[in-house]
Amino acid sequence: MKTHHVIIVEDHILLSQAIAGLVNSFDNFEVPYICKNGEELLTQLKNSNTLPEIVLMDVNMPILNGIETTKIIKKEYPQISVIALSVEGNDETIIKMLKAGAKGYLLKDVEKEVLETALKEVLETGYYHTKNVANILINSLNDEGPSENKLKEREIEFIKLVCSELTYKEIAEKMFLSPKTIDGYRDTLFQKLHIKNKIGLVLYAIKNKIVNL
Amino acid sequence: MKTHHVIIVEDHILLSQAIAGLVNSFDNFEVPYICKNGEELLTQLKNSNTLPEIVLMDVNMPILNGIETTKIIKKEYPQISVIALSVEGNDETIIKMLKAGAKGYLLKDVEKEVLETALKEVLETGYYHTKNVANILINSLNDEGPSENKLKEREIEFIKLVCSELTYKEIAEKMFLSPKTIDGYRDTLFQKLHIKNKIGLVLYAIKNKIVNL
DNA sequence: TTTTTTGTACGTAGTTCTACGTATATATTC
DNA sequence: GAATATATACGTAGAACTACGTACAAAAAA
Repeated sequence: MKTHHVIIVEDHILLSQAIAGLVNSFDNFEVPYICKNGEELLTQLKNSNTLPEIVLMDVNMPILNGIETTKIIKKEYPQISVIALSVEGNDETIIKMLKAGAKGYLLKDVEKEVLETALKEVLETGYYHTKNVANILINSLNDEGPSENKLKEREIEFIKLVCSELTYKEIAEKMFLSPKTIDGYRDTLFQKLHIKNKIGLVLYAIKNKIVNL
Repeated sequence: MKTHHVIIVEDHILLSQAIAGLVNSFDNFEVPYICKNGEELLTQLKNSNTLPEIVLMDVNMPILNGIETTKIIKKEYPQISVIALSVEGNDETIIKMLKAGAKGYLLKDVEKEVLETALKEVLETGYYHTKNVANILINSLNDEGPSENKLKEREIEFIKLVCSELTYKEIAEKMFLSPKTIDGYRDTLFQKLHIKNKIGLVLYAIKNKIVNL
């Protein structure tokens, strides 16, 4: 039987190495290399002759996170199946990830046997979802769809600075902008994110891992 | 050479299994079993005839966290060496963990070789610390001594409310206090925690897990 | 018992934040 | 080429936040 290649994308090296060991121990699976973030993965894919069948992708990473990376993979390498791997069962995150094109979503507290099953299932049927994920999806249908809040580069830069004890005036200086422009950024974000004040901005940033504490 | 037993305490099963695989792959190390939290570990230790030499302990766990568990281990089973394993390099956490009696502190983004070295070193010399951790310790000494910043009940209640989009006036209402009293709480905390504004308070609360996001 | 700490509260002044309307040059899209 | 979006910026007014000094009763500590 053919050996299938699985690439692991995860920022904590020890974990990625450990998971790689696990995958290597499965029959007919092999981890040719490991990546620390989405950017690294894309670079590797570009420079490789052979593509992996599966990418095991952590959702929360610096530089290029799982969601964005998965979107790119889906577009550029549709033949690769992405399986999300995450600690959080946050509904919105799962939905975003699946929307981005992930073929499966595993929580980090599953048994290794589930990981093996997931890998096989994704190869055979094209997808793998635990009952849990299925339920979450169904529940979410009753809510409203997740608002597609794509933040712009400059907004992200701004929001990061908000998550410090700087005043807007100081942020303006750091970004080489007029304080009035900063007011604009703030107002736009308040509207976009349905929040009322600076604190809301900080909470949003932390919840969405825009800043690392 | 004797085989050394290492127990892994980590709430995410996949990770603990993966790390177990890693440890088993090292020469002369073996993982007899895995625990999902501190409580489980203590139960297991109580019911075992042989004790492990080393416990690899995640810091953030439900039920009984790494710090508390380590304290208990130190007291009840001083012959066992605890090595902390954590994603966060938060200074205060590291110090708490070492104070609790951990013989080493590893970040989850180290290479597996470092893990192996750490295990061996702890057996041989009784401790293992990366340069990083040593530096953090030294820095913390320069700060102030035992800044036992114990927050009072009411302050914690207040700080939690700050981590929402409420104004101080609204917080005062929720706490059945005058806004002026709230001003006092705020001023006291700013001084105590060496911060300048509301944002600082939110960041402190999140870093120190006073609020859950 | 005296002293200190804690929890509560007020006043004032200055700074920072927020809302909202407007404007203009440059890019992008249709 | 025209319409639209983006990044930049100004003005004004009011709300919210911050600093600092003060006060007093109850509780805790010395």
